Amino acid sequence: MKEVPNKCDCKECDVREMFYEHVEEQHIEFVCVTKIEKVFKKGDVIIEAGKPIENFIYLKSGLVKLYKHDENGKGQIIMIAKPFDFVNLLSVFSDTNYNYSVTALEDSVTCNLDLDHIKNMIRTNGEFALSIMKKISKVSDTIILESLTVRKKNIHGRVAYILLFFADNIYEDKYFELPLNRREIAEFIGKTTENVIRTLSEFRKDGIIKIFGKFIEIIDKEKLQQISDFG
Amino acid sequence: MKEVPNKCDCKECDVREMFYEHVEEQHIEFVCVTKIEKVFKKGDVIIEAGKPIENFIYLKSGLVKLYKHDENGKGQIIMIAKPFDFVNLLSVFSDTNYNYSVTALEDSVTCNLDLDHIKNMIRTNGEFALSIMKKISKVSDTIILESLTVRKKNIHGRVAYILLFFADNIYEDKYFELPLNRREIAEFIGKTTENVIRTLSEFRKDGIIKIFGKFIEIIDKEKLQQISDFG
DNA sequence: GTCATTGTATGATAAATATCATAATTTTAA
DNA sequence: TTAAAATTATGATATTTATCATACAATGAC
Repeated sequence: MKEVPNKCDCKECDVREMFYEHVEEQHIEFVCVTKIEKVFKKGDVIIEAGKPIENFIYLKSGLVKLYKHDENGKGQIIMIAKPFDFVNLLSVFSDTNYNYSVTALEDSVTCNLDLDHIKNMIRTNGEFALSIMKKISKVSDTIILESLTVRKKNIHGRVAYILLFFADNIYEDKYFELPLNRREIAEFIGKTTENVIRTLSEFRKDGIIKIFGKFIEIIDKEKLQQISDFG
Repeated sequence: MKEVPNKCDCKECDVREMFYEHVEEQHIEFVCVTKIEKVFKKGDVIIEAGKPIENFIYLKSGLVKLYKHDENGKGQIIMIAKPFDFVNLLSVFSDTNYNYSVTALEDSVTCNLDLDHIKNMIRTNGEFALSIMKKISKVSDTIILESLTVRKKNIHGRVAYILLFFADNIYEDKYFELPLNRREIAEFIGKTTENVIRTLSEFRKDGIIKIFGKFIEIIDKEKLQQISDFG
């Protein structure tokens, strides 16, 4: 990870649209000056569980995973965050230390804002408070409701779901490179690595997808959708 | 359900402590006057999925379940809310309609505040905004992290977990009446009704619990905790 | 009270998934 | 470049869980 010289280009930053609408110029200026951009290589740890929460972090580019490790070292992926998602959504206003970790799945850039300053902005600017609440509420909701959706599915349904998630939500392409290895997919959907691999092989044998190592091409998207919906 | 004459006793209400600390007297007065208390009998529907979100609701007394019904009519319980929990936490600031339902598990009283007014309070009072955010953030966190905890467990672990949840979190007693029937327990932990029943029977045969219909007595709590932790 | 319905209970069996074993392939590190 | 480690892959088997069947108890409607 390395810090990038502050270019103070907040006005062009996409995140601005999301919640800076209601913030006065002088505050944006301050955020702009105090913000820190950090560049991470694929595989770098962005947040380590247990560390104190001191920043408000959003993802400017790249892709990251939020996950927990249990005592036995087995991981569980909570969500995948893409650009302009908040990376430290959970706990940021309700806890002092992280209870999950974040790692870069692709080369990523985060924008780190001082949490105390954000809190002050919330205190002094109600519209800002409301819009940030809306955003946070939305992401938590999504995590909760999608975990219920996935919970109902068998392994075929879950693997199909995850493939469509990457194709539709992340890459918007039928052909993409999986940012997770098979073990991580298993940690995401709550099944074993072997069965994830087996299921992918079956999809391949059935002509639903093509597999080139980490690259996936979805051949029969309709079928995959059916498996996801009814599996 | 019936509405209760407004007694304007907000000053004594426990919820006040939680987040009214920062609200000026005149606002509390207004909330007090405009709030509506509703009384529900066990089994009454408090919130129906699909209906518009118009109130900010918290539970004054009783016990409720938040749940979703899928297309096939199968239910999934998201969480159990106890007094002074927000009942419509999810989505309240990020959506216009409920995407889950709420039903009373015991006779319950809710306090309903006008959502627009709450939003105005957030706009005009930053401290209030921050404390309500903290509360909301906390509950979402808990749901997400506990669902990960449960996901790891086998059926023995999950049933043990749920029994301890009621004993420790809800009733604070080794002897309690289950507020859920066996099917609902299954919907909570994501397993089938038969296997929940079977597991309870096994716990009974092993002398870990006693079962008197809906009443449960935990005999060997240490053992139950072990099963929950390692199962 | 009686009957229908729902809930609890248990067994037998089927299906899904995990575990264990092994090997080929790919990636990483020396 | 080569050896070691990790990842992908597949088969065999064990375990877990779901499904189906049946019975009895409890509850509610009439």
